[in-house]
Amino acid sequence: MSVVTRFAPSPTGLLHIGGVRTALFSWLYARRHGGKFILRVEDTDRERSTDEAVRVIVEGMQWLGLAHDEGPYFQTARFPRYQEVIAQWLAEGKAYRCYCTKEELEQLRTEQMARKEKPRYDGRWRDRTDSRPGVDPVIRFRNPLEGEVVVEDQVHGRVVFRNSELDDLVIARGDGTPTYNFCVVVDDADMGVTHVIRGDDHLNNTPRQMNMLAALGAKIPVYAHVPMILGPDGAKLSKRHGAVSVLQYEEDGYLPDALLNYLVRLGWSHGDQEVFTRAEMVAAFDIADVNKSASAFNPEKLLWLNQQHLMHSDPATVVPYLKPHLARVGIDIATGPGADDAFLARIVVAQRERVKTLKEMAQASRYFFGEAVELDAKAATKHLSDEGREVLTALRATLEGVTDWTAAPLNAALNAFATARGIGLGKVAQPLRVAVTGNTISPPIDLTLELLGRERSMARLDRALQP
RNA sequence: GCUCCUUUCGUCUAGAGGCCCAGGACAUAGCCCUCUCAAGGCUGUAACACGGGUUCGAAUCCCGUAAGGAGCGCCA
Repeated sequence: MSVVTRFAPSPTGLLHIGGVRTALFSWLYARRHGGKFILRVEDTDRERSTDEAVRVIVEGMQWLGLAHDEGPYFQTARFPRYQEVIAQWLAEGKAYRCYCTKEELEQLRTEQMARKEKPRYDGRWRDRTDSRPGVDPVIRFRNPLEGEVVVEDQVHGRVVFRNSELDDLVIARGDGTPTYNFCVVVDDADMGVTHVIRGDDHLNNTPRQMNMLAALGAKIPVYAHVPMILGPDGAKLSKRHGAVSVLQYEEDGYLPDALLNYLVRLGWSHGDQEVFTRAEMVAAFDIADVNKSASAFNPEKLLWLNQQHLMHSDPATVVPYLKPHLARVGIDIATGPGADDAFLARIVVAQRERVKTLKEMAQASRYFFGEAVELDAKAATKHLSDEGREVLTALRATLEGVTDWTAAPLNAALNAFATARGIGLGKVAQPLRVAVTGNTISPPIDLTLELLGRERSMARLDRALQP
């Protein structure tokens, strides 16, 4: 059997990491088994669905590199198909019209709650054939009254529900539009979905869906309900923490592979391995190894992983992700000593050990671009004092004599200079660093000089030495 | 309230009856390295929710309890 998985977000809120993780699991499972991954947008709630949310889903998935093999399908485009099934079920008696008013149902619920019962529809129109003028009926699915539905869940194991706990759910509203649980069933059946991987908040919906799938004569897919992601405080994921648009992570300077790596390790592990490339994830992932309990989102670990990916990736692959961040901090690449991708790749290598995000990398790389540099007042006071200036003045002559402006010779010259003067390298490197970068932090001074180039380095040194 | 789900260091997890007075990772503390910041190395602090069983032996099996979560919509 060929595997077909799907990611079916609803565009009523912006796609966030919770959704991304279920998408990732579905994608991983399909890739791992050489199957098909479908993207389906569940937009039956026209009131709350927004174009913005659809955009985030499509762009987000694209940024993440979770490519779908089919779709995106939109449920609103499939209404005729849903109507067809409803008409058929009505004819076959698998569904029926219910003329209850909302007030009536509200009253029923209130009474049941008062009796400490689980509120549910009591089936009062289940066997009626008359109608009630003035009320647009809803269509309800005729759920079996007896027996059990057994979900053989890949992560939770065997979960049993009694049909007596289930009521006849609404599959079409008074205005004729179909509802979520019903659309899911028709879609999963029509699209040949073999593995349904979704959040475990849907576990309770599963028996109803299985009953409808049976009514449709469709094969029951394999279910895997993965635990939810909690906020760092252990509470439900909120806007304040993590429940932001997945595109926010791009803006914050994360690499898609790092975010995916972080997310896959939430509720899943493979021995002691923490860092996974995309290929490693695909090779090692199995839905059956996913944990059952919810896990808290930990921003620090995401940050750490992002740096791990920055450090272990081929720098050339990082450059395209860095560029937008350079632009965002106002850097014009053309004003650097090298305006090509190769130069940017060298910056990536030089900076990646000292930053955790691409955003930080861009901010920390300002001095590699533009001609002059602005000296940080505090740094200048400390390192460009009389003593520092005296050292730099002498050093200037030494640097003039360096013919091969690359890290190794520069390093040798700097060390020889310090040794000759009987001072530590720190007394030389720090004033020089402040002079050429404007501040006290940069990659090793020899590499910094090399990347800046001879001309730019000397010009900045001279400028710093001016009274 | 009813139904369903969950419970190992602060956090993510390893652990499928003896290998565990519980291992790894993030975070945190200290040390080392060092031209800055980092990265890296070493060391430390820190957990089996609780109570009963079963067993020679339980984090692992069983039963309760507690706590957290989800669902119970003409939302998805």
